[in-house]
Amino acid sequence: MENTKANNFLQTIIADDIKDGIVKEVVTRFPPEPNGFLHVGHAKAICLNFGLAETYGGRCNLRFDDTNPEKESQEYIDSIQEDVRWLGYQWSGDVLFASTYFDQFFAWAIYLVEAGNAYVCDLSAQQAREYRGTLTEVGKNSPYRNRSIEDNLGLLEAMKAGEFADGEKVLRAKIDMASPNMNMRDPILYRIRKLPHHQTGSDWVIYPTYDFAHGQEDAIEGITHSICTLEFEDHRPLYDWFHQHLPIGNKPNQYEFGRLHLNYTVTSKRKLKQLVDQGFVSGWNDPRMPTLAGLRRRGYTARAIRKFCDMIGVTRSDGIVDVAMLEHAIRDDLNENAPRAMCVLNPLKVVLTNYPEGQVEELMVPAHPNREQMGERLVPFSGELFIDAEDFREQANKKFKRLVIGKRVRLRNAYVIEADEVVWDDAGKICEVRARIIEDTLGRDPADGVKAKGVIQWVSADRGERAQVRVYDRLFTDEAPDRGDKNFLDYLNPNALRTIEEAMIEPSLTEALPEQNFQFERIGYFVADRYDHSAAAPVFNMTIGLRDTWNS
RNA sequence: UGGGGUGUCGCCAAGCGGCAAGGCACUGGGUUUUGAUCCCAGCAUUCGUAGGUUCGAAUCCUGCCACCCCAGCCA
Repeated sequence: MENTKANNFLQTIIADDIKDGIVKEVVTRFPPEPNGFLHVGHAKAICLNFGLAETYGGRCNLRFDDTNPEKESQEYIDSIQEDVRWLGYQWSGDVLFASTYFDQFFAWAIYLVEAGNAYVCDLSAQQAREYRGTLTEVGKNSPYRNRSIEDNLGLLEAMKAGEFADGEKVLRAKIDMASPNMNMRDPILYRIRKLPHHQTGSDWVIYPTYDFAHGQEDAIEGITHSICTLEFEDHRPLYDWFHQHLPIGNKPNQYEFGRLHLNYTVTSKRKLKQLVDQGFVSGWNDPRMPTLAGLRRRGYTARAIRKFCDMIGVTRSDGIVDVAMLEHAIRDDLNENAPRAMCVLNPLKVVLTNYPEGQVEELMVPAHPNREQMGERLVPFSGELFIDAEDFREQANKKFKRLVIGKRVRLRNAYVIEADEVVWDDAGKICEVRARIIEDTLGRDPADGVKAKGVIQWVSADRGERAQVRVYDRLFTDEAPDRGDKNFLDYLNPNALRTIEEAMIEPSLTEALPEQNFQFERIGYFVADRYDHSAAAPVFNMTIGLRDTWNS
């Protein structure tokens, strides 16, 4: 795996810890909650955590932070593992689950109660909010704050035994209701949730909160550097508080970095789920989605996504990355690695009047213009072919470097032709162009010195194949669809998907395997759909268009 | 308004007291059977702002301003 990027502040911290002998082996973790599919923002965290472990010869765990059964499911557990592997990472040992530690967490809860550091509180959610105070006013102590240790112990066991209803009681840490840090105002450790859990079934009716679980999970696993996003910075004092007040040997340290924001994109599991649930996209893996499953189906390679993460860096400032950077990463990768092929999206028939009827030439052409080692392919040439309707005009100015009546154009990898006349159908629409081949222009310029203006792609009408091509555009029309009080759904791009049923592809493309990437020359990069493509019914998804500096 | 953060080119980002890397985007020019790629050139006398310290500051100090996060029994 490539670790090209220069140092970020976390590498500096880790390098120092190693140098100072504070850690012998770096252990990180990627801790998703299984309540949605992974998106490009998670890719940043994955590359960071796994990358750091890799760079310093340590290891990285994949741990599901499954402390809230309400929104979690097996579907997400499966997809997350698949996506992490697809990105190219292997976690240390088995997949881990926070729920595996529930017994230990409970024992620690009892420890805190016995030490007088936690209590059972009967305040309702509403009352608790009132007692908590506000950003500028201190909170008030709960009337239940000074229950005896014996009472608390009995109540906690009763909570665990299911003797109370959801919301009736919680376990809280006894810290400081006047703390300017809201997280320290007697945070909740356990809440009652009479719900089956995907891992522990009906074993528990009380579940630990994120705060009471995360740092302890890290400690149990021997995590040395617990890396999370900026919004958890205020939780760090609490993260440390548990380590100080619990009989824990290993004390991990939490570090925060800026979450990835991409323009023209939403990266919030809640919003992505909404797009799926309300049918705005076909699923979590819809090629328009910024999910890893969606990007994959769109034709993004894992290598390009890793490169992208490398390019954007890791800092504590939170900016908005231009989606053009992501697009550059995939273009760069595919330009290098995708074999070329020809496809006509909007077929217009061209009849070559001086080409021997019925003749077919099998042209051997390179798979890549600058990489001989990628081999060659056979492309049949015949007297009737299709070019893109946009590549022909009856007349045009000099800027138009394609086919024009009376002018010449190079057919990519084949002959130069000159257009003679247009044939219209009954509706007055151009249905055919009649043209002539310029003799002896295979691999050389016309002998008369009149060069072709440009180059266009084509497909043999007899030997080409039909294909469905899905052309994608960004999902949102607004650069920041969810900023401020805007409703992101108001900015959905109605043209984010355009399905072309009758595109024509060169025959070699029927051999494409699902997920194989190509460059359709002069158009863009495409991938054979992971699920819907077959030789009998080819389906290609546009990954990204070629860079286009031509303005007309 | 209390607490915690962040402010270096349109965007991302190096820099950690010695005279502003790099990438993306953009703009010129060259090569080209992809208006692609590739190549070459240009692109912050200035580092949120106002002062101070210093021979010297983006880097140290002070004030101010802007933006982000926190009042879930979500993570």
